[in-house]
Amino acid sequence: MKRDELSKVREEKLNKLEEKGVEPFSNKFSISCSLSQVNQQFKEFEGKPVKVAGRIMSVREHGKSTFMDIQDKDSKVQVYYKLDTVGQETYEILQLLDIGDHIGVSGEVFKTRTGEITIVAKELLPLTKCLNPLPQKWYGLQDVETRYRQRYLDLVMNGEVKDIFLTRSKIITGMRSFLNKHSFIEVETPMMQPLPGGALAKPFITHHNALDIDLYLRIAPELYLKKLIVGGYEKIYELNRNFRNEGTSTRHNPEFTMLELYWAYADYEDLMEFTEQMFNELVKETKGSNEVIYQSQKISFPEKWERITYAEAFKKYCGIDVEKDSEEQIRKEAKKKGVDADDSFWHILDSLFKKFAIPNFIQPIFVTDFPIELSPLAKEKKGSEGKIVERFQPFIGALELGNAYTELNDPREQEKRFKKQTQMRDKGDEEAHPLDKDFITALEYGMPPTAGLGIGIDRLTMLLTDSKSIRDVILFPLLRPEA
RNA sequence: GGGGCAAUAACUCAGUUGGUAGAGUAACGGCCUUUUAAGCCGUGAGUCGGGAGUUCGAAUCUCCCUUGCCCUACCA
Repeated sequence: MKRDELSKVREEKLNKLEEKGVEPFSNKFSISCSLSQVNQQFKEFEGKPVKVAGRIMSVREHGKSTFMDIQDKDSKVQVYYKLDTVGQETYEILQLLDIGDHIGVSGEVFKTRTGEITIVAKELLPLTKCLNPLPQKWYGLQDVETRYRQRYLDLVMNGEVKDIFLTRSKIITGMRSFLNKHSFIEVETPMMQPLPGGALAKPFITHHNALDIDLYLRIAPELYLKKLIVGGYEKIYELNRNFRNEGTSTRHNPEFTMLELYWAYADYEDLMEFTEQMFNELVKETKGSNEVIYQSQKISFPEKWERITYAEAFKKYCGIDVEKDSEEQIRKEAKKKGVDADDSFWHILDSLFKKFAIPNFIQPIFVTDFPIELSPLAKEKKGSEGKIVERFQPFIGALELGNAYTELNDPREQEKRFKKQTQMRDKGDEEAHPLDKDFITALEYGMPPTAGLGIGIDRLTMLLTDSKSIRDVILFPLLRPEA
């Protein structure tokens, strides 16, 4: 049957309800308890009157009596009504109910002889009519495209999807309370920026009419947050969206949620410990243990995570000595390994690392001490002769979950780095960091020694919900509009 | 951007070597007052993603397009 024919049937029922004086879209229905309360505290509720509400998920008619399952935010209860108790007139009205309708039920709690917790209805009224047929109950909604485009249907039909976003909420709440507990202050900085900075990525561009200026959706809040450290805050964080004008993949959505925190008088070593603590606590809170299964792999969160330097990882997984091997040698090796050798040298290194090293980082690990060329905002490591920065990235389940470093606070050095980036930009590197004079000025006023950390909330949620694709942890992932 | 796979009823899916489209669920009608993937009897339901081609004949073969998924590239 065509969709509109099915909807027409429902519209006719709606009309009949109105004819009978029943409002098919109510303003209010006060419940006395939730369905999970009825289920969990059955003994206290047994034989007592309750008022509950929910969406009809299935109906079993038996002539002069009817069973239906109703579902609310997190639970399901059977409702039962019979001709005897509701009367002929009401029973006829109830024939006009459909799967998908929201109803309010007043009745008494009991158990059927098969042991099912049930509410026998004294009064039962439609709260909201559902005009479109719901997907079928047994197989739920499988079609991936419909699940993303009409996420509400996915949530109605697939309970485990609701759980994923519940976990996401727990992660964000848990993170905020962890940070607040450690005296961090939540701040908000511009999402629309005249100059996009703080990361190496392509921005979205937009326009402000009154000022007649182009603005960029932020690729990161980093530079603004550091200005606040200059201003005298010592522990701050921002937990919100970033936007990057890039392709999508199972690990990338153009808008994604990031935690960034800055901590004055700390360095990246302090932050590694802080990150361990925060992750370990979040895992415990959301999973109830210090273990997670991600894509069939068991991941344990020890008190102290493994650490490996970028150079060590290169040696171990790519067979390349980044400190000693010449650029020519490395390019040759890259070509042998199937990595595009025409790219700029640092991109080749990055590609090699992603292809050969990252897949091995299943258990929690910090990769530390990156080459300076890949990190224009990080402070150089003492004694590294300007080659290496104090930076780390946490990896778990082969997912890159964040990025952190001791912040570069020398305005002269920062300007030099920006100029180098500008040269790369002139050579066609669209992602090179633009020179931000305002930021340099801020640094000239003096930013205390500071460490900064960014955590990808979406990827962390993937890890803790065993999701393969980032689209499964974003309620409305970006899709091409339907033709 | 490149490659692979997919799209059939509202939902979940079958559909053989090319021969005029099928099931279950949902819907509608009937029977049924403790069922639970209720059951039984009956009815209706389709631009086979879109377009072109090959053919006497296309859901099926070819090409183009659309959308999605996976891989890859780009991207911390």
